[in-house]
Amino acid sequence: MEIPPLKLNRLSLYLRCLRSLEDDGVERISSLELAQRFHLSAAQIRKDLAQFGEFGIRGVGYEVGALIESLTRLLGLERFHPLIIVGMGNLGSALAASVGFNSGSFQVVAGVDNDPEKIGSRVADVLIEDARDMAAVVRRTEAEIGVLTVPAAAAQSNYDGLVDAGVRAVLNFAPTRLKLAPGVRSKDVDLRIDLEEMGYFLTRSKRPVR
Amino acid sequence: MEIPPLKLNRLSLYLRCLRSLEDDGVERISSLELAQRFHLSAAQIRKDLAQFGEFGIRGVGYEVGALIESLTRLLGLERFHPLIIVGMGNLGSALAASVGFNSGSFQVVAGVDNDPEKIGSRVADVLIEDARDMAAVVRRTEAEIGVLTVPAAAAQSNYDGLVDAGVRAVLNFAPTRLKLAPGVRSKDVDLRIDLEEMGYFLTRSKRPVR
DNA sequence: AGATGTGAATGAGTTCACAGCT
DNA sequence: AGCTGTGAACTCATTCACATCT
Repeated sequence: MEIPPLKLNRLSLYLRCLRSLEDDGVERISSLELAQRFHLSAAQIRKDLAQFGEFGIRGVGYEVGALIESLTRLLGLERFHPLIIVGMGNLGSALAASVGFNSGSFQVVAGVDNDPEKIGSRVADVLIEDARDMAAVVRRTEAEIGVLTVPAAAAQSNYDGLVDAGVRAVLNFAPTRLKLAPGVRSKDVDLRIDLEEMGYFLTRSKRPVR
Repeated sequence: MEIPPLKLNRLSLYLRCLRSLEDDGVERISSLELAQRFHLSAAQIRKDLAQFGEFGIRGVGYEVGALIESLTRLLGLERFHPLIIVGMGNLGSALAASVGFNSGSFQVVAGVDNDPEKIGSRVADVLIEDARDMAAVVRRTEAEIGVLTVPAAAAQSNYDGLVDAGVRAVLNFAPTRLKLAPGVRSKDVDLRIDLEEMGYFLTRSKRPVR
C-alpha cells in the first residue's frame, strides 16, 4: 500500500501532536479534541487513521501511547536514518546543528564541501570532508538521505553524485529543477518560492485599517 | 481572482525558468520545450498561463521577455517586500545571509532575538535588535513579511507579536501548529516532516541491487 | 450517550485530446 | 504545419452525515 505524500505528512504531524500530549500526561483523546487543540480537521484525522486499522475505541477515542507506537512503526521511525549534508554553507551548517535533523531516528553523520578552508573543520560534531570524496563518505557512514544545500549551478552534479554513491532519498534546497533518478525519492524545499507566495498575497489583499 | 497556492508556486517556477532562458539569449519558447528543459508538464504550463490572458502565439510559442514581464507584474514582484527575521539562531542567520531572501524584490531589513549576547551584533548587514522591541522594529522598517525561526515553544507568542505589529504574512519554520490570525497569510515550512517523508519511503522501497 | 469508521457527495487539481488560430 | 487555449474526462483529496460499535 502506497501512502500519498500529503497523508503521510499529516501522519507525521499527528505523531508529533500525540507526543506532545503524552508529555502532558494525556492518555486518551478523541479526534475532535485533537483537532481543536492543534487546529486540524477531526474527520480527516479519523479517515487518515482508519485506513491502517481500527486504532480507536468507539465512544471513547484513541489511546495516546498505543497510537504513538503504531504511527512510529508505520512511518519507519524506529529505524535509524543517517543524513549527509552536501554543501556546508550557512544553510547546510544550520541544518547540521539543528535539533530536527539530529533527534529521534535522524542524525547528520557527514558533511561535505568543496571549499578547502572548510574541509577538516567541524560544525556541531560533523566533520566537513572533501566533496570529491563524497562517494567514499557515503559508503563509510552508510548515509541514507542526502541533503542538498549547494548553489543552483552545482545541484545537478551533486545530486547525481549522491545517487551514484547509493543514497536513495534527497532533500533538495537548491532553487533548480533536478533531473531525477528512478528509484530515488526526492523532494524540493524551495524557500524562494514560498517567499514569493507570501509576497503575492500582500500585493493582492487590501491593507487593514490600523 | 484568487490564484490557488499550487498554481501560484508554479508561476514562480516558470518565471525563474524563463529568466534562465533569457540569460541564455532565448527569445521564444514553446510549452513543450519549456517542459522538457525543466522537467515540467507542457499541458499544465499552457493551462496555467492561459488563465491570465493569451500570452502565447499559436503555432509559435511564448515570447520570453514579454512573458517574464507579465509574470513579474502578476506576482507582484516589482514591489519591494521587506522581511523581518524573528529568531537569529543558526537558521535565522543563514536565511538573513541567503541570496534568496536578499534579491529581487525581497530583502531582510531587520532581525530580532532575545539573547543579550546577540543583540547589537550584525549578521550580513542585518542588525540584531531586542525581540521585546519587535513592534517598534516592524514599524520603523515597515517589514511586511515575518520569518519565524524560533523554537516551537516561542512560536505562537512571536507570531501574535508580529501580527499585532502589523505584519501581514508569516513564513513559519517552527515545528508547531499556529493558531492563525484572520487576514494574515501564513505558511509552514516543516523540515522535520519533509525528512520523515524521506525516511518513510526508505523503509518501504526495496534496496536496489548494487 | 458518545465517538469511531466509512460510503456518498463534493470539491480541487491534473491530464487528455483536439478545435482554433497564426 | 505547428502550437496554443480549453472543454471534457479523470484522478486525487476533503468534507459530510450517519450507521456502527463500546
